[in-house]
Amino acid sequence: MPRGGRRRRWRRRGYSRRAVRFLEPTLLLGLHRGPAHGYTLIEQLRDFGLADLDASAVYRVLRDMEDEGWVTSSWEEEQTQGPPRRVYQLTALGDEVLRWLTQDLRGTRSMIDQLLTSYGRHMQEGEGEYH
Amino acid sequence: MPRGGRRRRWRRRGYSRRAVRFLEPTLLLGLHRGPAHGYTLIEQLRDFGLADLDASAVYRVLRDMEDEGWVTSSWEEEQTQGPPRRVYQLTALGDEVLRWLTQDLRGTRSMIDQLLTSYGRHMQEGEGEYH
DNA sequence: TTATCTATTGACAAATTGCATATAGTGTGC
DNA sequence: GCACACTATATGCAATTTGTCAATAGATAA
Repeated sequence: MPRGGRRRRWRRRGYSRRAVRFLEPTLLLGLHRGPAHGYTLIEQLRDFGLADLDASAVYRVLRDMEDEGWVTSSWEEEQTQGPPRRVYQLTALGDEVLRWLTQDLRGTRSMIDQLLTSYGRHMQEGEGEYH
Repeated sequence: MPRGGRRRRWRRRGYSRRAVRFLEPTLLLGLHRGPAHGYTLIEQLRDFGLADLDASAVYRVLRDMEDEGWVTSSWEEEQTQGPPRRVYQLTALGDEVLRWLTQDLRGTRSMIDQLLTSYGRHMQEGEGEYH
């Protein structure tokens, strides 16, 4: 059997993988400012460069975070211009998680810094096969 | 059926998700310095904080990158202290991809910066539910 | 009543990941 | 000559995660 039959790799779908990874910290940060409902949070995501991601993905993360106890939710009593909205609120645990996630982000950033520095230095030195 | 039956969320397994995400740029950067075989690359990963990840994950990514044409590989002719080793080498396409990936990393970093800044500012101002 | 905007949820295929295990050459001590 | 450790790479598969689409549904305007 020739090597030709290897599995094909993901032809990157839709939006950047980056987006999803930052969903949790970004949403928690949004809720850190006070209770909010999903639809509003989704709009706020744009400010953080997280546009174009499917709304259902966001709602899913919100429900998941509720399962984890990071947020609580309840149906909004007052009527608005649409169907009832679910209002999310950060819990004390969620606040702790947010703090932890920001620490993790710092770690991620320093890893990126190291990579970029190493790449830049190597480019300057003019070593390697390609430049 | 009460709401209790919602799917349970991943109890984070083994090593950090972060590690895997940086595998491609890190490996390409390693190969940017010259041809190398998987085993050596795995050891180099430690320098970038990517320790403790399963070797098979690394080999899999290497094969996948070969499928994409980012690297080529061949069996090393000279005998060493072990079974034959596969030597990977960066292609011109791979070099381009590396450049693109570093750009992407810059984008990721600035997103992180924005998040951390926003969080820090909010903490200082003392607004929100939790501090 | 149809269309449109607001809001949330569900279902499913496809992709990715973690882990365990297979294979195999080389050197060491016994 | 063989049990063992170390070097080196590959494979299989279940569980998890992701992307996409469609379903549901209230309000409002034309």
